[in-house]
Amino acid sequence: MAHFTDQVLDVVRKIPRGKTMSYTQVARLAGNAKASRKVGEIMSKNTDRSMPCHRVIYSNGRVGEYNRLQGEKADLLRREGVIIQNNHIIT
DNA sequence: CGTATGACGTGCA
DNA sequence: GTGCACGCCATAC
Repeated sequence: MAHFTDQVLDVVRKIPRGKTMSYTQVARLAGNAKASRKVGEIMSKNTDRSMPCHRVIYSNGRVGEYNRLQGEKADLLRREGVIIQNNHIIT
């Protein structure tokens, strides 16, 4: 497995419940701050349930996309204690 | 090795 | 705040 991809998966897996990280943050911890786009692609192809990909959001505060569960993303985050309004994270 | 691609990011109108 | 164009980078072919 590619080093970068492996790192990204590992980082996302470690995101604590009730917390969120931007694609950029994840990419940076994975070793490439500019590979935010790659993070998204990896998430889209990921199918692991232990992968809280719904905790990964845009750097601008928007929740972003979520193929498998679509609108569920914001709902899941809200369930974990994250305040969301109109698809927007309130920190 | 060159081209195409995508759950992003930033800048500008 | 919204919409559009261009840039970035690892992967797939």
